[in-house]
This record gives sequence, structure tokens and C-alpha cells, in this order.
Amino acid sequence: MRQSHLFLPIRREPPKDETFANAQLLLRAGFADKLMAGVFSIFPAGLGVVRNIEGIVRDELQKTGAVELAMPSLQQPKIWEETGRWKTLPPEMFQFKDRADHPIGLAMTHEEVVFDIVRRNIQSFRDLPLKLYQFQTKFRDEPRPKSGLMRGREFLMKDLYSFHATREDLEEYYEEVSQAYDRIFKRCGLKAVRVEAPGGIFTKNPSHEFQVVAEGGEDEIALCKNCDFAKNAELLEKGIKKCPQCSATIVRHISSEVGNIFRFYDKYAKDMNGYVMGPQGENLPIFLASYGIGISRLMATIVEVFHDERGIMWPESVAPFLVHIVQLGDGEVVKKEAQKIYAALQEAGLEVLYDDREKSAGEKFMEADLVGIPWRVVVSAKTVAQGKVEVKKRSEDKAELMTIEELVKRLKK
RNA sequence: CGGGAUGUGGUGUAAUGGUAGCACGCGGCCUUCGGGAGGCCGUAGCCUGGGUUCGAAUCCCAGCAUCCCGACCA
Repeated sequence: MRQSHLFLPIRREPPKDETFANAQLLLRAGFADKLMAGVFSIFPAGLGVVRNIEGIVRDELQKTGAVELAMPSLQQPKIWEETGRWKTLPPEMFQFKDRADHPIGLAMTHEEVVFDIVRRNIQSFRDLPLKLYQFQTKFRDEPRPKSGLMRGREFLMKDLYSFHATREDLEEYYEEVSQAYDRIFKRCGLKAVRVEAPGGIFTKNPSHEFQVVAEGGEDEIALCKNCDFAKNAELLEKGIKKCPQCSATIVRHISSEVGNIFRFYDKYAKDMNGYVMGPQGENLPIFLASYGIGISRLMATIVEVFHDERGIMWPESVAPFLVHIVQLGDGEVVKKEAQKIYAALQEAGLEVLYDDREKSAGEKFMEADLVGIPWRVVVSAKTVAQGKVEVKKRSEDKAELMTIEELVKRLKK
């Protein structure tokens, strides 16, 4: 991608209203734009990150046997009334009327819809287990959207729902997804810990959330300095300072909830009359569990964790591009060489952003640091004279001169 | 929903109740070209509506918007 073609509007200064690193940097670097409180556009580079995160999530969920589908955001009260949530969800659920004066709700989650789909489309325990997920925009009329992209009224979410013939099968899959989540967050470069969640309005069964220590987060977790003890600080007994497992010091950290998983067991089967035929011809309740990952919040969390005073430092796994070619000067020789390298890297199957714009060197370097692509390759009169390019990692200070062949080799691994 | 703060060109900011200014950006021309380059010319603004006043960006009221703290939070 030539930078002159990419819509990457970079701002010199952070928007005055944004105080959180994720919002300041994503808006400054041209990854996102705010329309109103808690509602953001994702620009091309940001969408590249989103797609990469989705790719990781998709990959790991497919390994568990889950399949992707797409469900509607517009929903009618009928199914929501079966669980009573049409009345209990507002004001957080957006509800309005269509032109025929029929009430409509904007989906903030999909348990009802997905359960309805499944109960109408399977008849036998042989059709179970079934694992369905989607990536979708969710709508929640939050009392206070805040912290940049961390808590929005409209946001991207991956929601997975699993259906089982038995409680044991559900438990087993619940743990399997939990491990998939561990791998997902790890692949995104994050250290997530699974903790028990404080009770929500949707289930009384213990649910779990995945928390990442990050400055812009809205939660607080207590971590043991020594062992793997981790707990949501809300659930920590007051005044506790020593780890219950090893009596080492407990430290509280601001954290971001990037995922959560819930077991509903047969609640939905009962509420929504969802049964299948069992092996003895009996009626078996369909057991349900659900699993969410806030994709846009995950992106924001990654920025909170991976940035310095100069800008973002994307982990390679989610970076919108792997390499940033920075062409200095617009002399014909340099231009030709930069284009040659651009072509060579693309040929090698690498994601490349080529800064072909006519700007001063200093400005290009500042912007490259802000945008945060993992590898920077400088092409200038100097490098051309030596028959090499200058290669530098965003996360390191030292630069290295190498040939194009060496560069490709380095990036390929 | 309670509390606090703030609304001035595209962005960031100034202006005792008395001519809206600066920087960056953007457009043009020229010189530059390895860490936000320089010169010249140009471009663009007081959140909305009331009120006070000879006169309001400035004071008052209402509304709208954004942010922060809290409450809330699949």
C-alpha cells in the first residue's frame, strides 16, 4: 500500500478532549475517528488491525470446532419476552418503533436470537454439540461511554455460543474455549489472566473474565507477586494484603476486561422451551454457554499496553502492516530504489506500507513512530549509495544496514 | 443519573465588556531534503438561542455537545 493512497490522516497534536492513550494515539495516528461519545469510525489502517485480530480469533475458534455465522442487529420483542429481558434490559438496550409502530430492539447480545435459531433447526441430541460465533457491531446505551474505545455505545464484538446435550459436555467445552482465549490473547501480545467475574444481571452461575493489566482499563485485579493467584479486586476481601495461596504480597492493577465467558446451562432451555430428542426418546434440554471478546476494546487495550511517548508499537501479529518503507527525498534514483524494494517485499508476500509522500525526513520519522508499524526500512541517497537499506524495529533504537535479500530473509521468519 | 470542567479557523491556542490574533495545517511560488525545514503570497473561526449593554468571544439564562470523577456495566 502506498501511503499516498491510504487514508491515514495523521494529526500533529492529540485531540484536546481525549485523555486516554488509546484514544489519543488511535485518533492521532489516523486509525479511528470519533463521531460522538462512545461512537467511532474505524479508518483503513485501524480496520487492518481489526481484521488481524479477527483472524487470530477465527483461527483459534475454528480449532475448537466453532463455525461462523451472521445474525441480525434488528430484533423484535417476541423472543426477548421469552426470557423477560425485553423489560429488564432497557435502558441499556436501544429500543424504538418502526414505521408500522412495531417495537424493535438493537442487539446488545444474541443469546435469545441464537437460541431461537438453534431450537428451530435441530431436533436430536445427535445434532449437538454446536458452536456458533459471529463478529458484529453491538449496541449498548451506556450510562457513560468513556476511556476512548474502551467503552463505547457501538462497538465490535465476537460472540460465541455453544449448545450441548449434557452439562458435562458444556463444562468440557467451556474449558476448551477458555484455553483458546488464552492463546488468542497471547497471540495478540497480551498477558491475560482469567478471573472469576463479579455477578452480572444475566446469570447467577460463576462466570469468568479475562483481564489484561492496562492503564486505560476500567477494572481492577489483584495479582500475587509470586504465584499465579489472580482475582477481580471487587471480589477481594477487604484489607487483604497477602496471597491466600502463598502469602506473598498482593498488588492491585488497573485492568481491561477483554473477554468473558458464561455458563447458562439449561436456563435458556427452560425459558425458551428448547429441547431435543435424547437417546432414549426423552426430551433433553439444550445447554447453553456464551463467550465474548470485545474486538474494538482489544485493539484499544493493545494500544494502552504497547506504546511509548512517540506513538504506538503494534505487535507484529496485529499490525496493519509489517514493514514501513520510508523514502527520504524525491530524487529519481531514491524513488526507483524504494519502488524496487516495495515490489520485492510485496513479492515476498509481506504487508508493506510505502511512504511515498513528499515530506521532510523529520516529519516522516515522527509519523512513522506514531503509526507504529513494527519494521521501518529507510531508503535514501545514503542507503542507495551503499547498495543497502536501513532497517530498524519500532521497539528498538538501533538501526542496521542490510541488502534487500537479507531484509526479506529477516522478515520472513 | 449526581458532581466537576470545557466549547474561538481543519488542529492546538490567545484576546480588561471596545478592530478576533498567533502557531501548525491547507493552497500557490521558490529554496530545502536523515528526526515535526525556511521565505513570500493566500485560505479559514467566536457551539446554538435568548437576555444585559451604546457595544458581548468575554457578563447572565436556557439548550446542545465533549471530557473527567462517581453511580452503572455480558
